[in-house]
Amino acid sequence: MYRTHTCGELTTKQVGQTVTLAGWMQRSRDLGGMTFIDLRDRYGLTQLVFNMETNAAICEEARKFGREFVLQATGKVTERYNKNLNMPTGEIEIIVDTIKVLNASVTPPFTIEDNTDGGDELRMKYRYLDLRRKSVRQNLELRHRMAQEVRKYFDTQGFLEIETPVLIKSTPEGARDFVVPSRLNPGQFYALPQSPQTFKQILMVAGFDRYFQIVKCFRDEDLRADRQPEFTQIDCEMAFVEQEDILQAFEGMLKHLFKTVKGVDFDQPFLRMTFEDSMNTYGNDKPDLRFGMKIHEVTGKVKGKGFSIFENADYIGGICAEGCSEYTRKQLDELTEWVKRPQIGALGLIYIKYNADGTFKSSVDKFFTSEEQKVIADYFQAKPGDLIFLLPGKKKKTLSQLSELRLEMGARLGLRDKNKFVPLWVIDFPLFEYDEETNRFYAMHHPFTSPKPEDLSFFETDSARVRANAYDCVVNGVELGGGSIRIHDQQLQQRMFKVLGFTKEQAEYQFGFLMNAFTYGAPPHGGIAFGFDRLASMFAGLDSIRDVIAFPKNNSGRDVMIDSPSLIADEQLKELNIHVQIPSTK
RNA sequence: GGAGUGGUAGUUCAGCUGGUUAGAAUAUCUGCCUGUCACGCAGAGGGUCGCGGGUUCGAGUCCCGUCCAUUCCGCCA
Repeated sequence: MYRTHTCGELTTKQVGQTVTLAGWMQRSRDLGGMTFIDLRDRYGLTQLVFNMETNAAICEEARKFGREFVLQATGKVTERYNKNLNMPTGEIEIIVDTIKVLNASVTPPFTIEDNTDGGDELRMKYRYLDLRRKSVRQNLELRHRMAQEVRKYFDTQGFLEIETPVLIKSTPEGARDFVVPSRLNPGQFYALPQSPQTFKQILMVAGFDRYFQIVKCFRDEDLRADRQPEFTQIDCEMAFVEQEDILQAFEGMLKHLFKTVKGVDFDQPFLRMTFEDSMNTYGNDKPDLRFGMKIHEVTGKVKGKGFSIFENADYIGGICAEGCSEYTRKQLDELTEWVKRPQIGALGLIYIKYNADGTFKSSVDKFFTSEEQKVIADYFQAKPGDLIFLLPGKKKKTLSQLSELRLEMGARLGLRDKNKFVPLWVIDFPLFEYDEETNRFYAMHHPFTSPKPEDLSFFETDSARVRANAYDCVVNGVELGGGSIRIHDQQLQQRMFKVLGFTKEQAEYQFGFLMNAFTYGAPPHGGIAFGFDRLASMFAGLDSIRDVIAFPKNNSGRDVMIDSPSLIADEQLKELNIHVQIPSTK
């Protein structure tokens, strides 16, 4: 037996017992006459003591151990007379009789501490060392807890967890597929699923009216702090339901998670907002509702004063930053530069200061009298002491710029509190999205999303206006999940494919199996999928999903620990009938 | 594909308008130390300043290219 206890469980209750612990040496403190070693395992730290006076041989041995040596120590649990109340086991220590080095370690490239000195790149290369750190370990423990609670909740609600295949079929719409060559079928490829979408719909046809799965999905797109090429979804589908049933079920799931894992209670139902309202008041489809600062359109209210920038703008909108009228010229210049960065792309920033004394000072004083500025300020319900920002331009682009400015001001004013959670359902998404480059409509969600019945009359004639039975779940400005009620009617599905520009043959080739299944009595159904990594990183209070993933990929999609992707042997390529042209740069 | 930021000791960073031998902290090693818990004290070793080119009497510093990392835009049904 390697150990009788873990390094986190001994207290004064076990004083007097002889125990054996095993773990890694966190650090040692050699005081000459005695040596202390902090022994670490997954459960905590326990102090080992060695004394020259009582056992010189073992003390000499102990002072030679290096960091991260794997040790097994046997000794008596003793109450300390210098207690360390900062650590859970700080009231006891082990007076060691025998110690064994189970394995030595070379010096780690960074310190295994809560606040490590290692940078991200190094931590990823030596992820197995990084994972020994308490903060990273706790993230994975949190993730485990969440996964358990998700399963518990769905189980009590009668959902079945059913695994769907990973080697599936490539579809050209949506994200790029990762593909896998088939040795048995030369020249043919599987694709890894971007989501189990078609399979879960087929499960509905098969009668499993409540399905869920915590499942890996794959998308070959560029990475971000919150986007990995392989990621985990909580994927669900239900039959004989309407939108309301699904929103209720998953609101329940989120509430259960928040309560059991975070101790957060939501006594009110989640807020709901249409896509259109969200775009017009927050400039995006995933508003952060932890703070107000709504966008107001003032196009009609500021035109006609001879300010050419306003006169030439399709849209003029703004936000009111409370209590910011004291902003200096320097701060305003800096914000102006901020919105002019290419990522935001504004041409400038117009401000109106509503000074605490009731006077006005703005960058458009030449064109607007104080009275006229007051009218604008009133429209924003601004109070003395507030600062209004205005941006003019094309409507869509300007709203997006205002959205960025709003989030930035919210952050600067400390209004985006990580411990506050404001969930929201965004509903009534458009069914289609028009792409200027390819001159065609794409499904905003996916081609199986059902339209709102009341919009069917202009389905073909004014497709851009058609709304979908689609919904997103947004918490604190992060899109955590989304889904839709699917089309279960074949005629409607054919109309959908037609608007999307699919020929009958293309639809048949790509989705024939699904269409075929639907001819055998598909029940009305719908579903939703949540980004589990994002949910976990939000619960952990992190901005990046990488630290809630045990082995994440870097920005270039590489796993720097195992150094993948990598070249494969010629024999492997030959067997797969693949000819590779290696880029000449390498 | 595009924009920003960064790359200097094992590690995290500093290094000003170009100027003698490139620093700090931490880690590592050696010595001292019997109640430490970020132990302390004294000392030592440790550098292709990412790589290539250019400007200059002189480049860690300026310019061009390139690679890597990271954040964002595009992209992500």
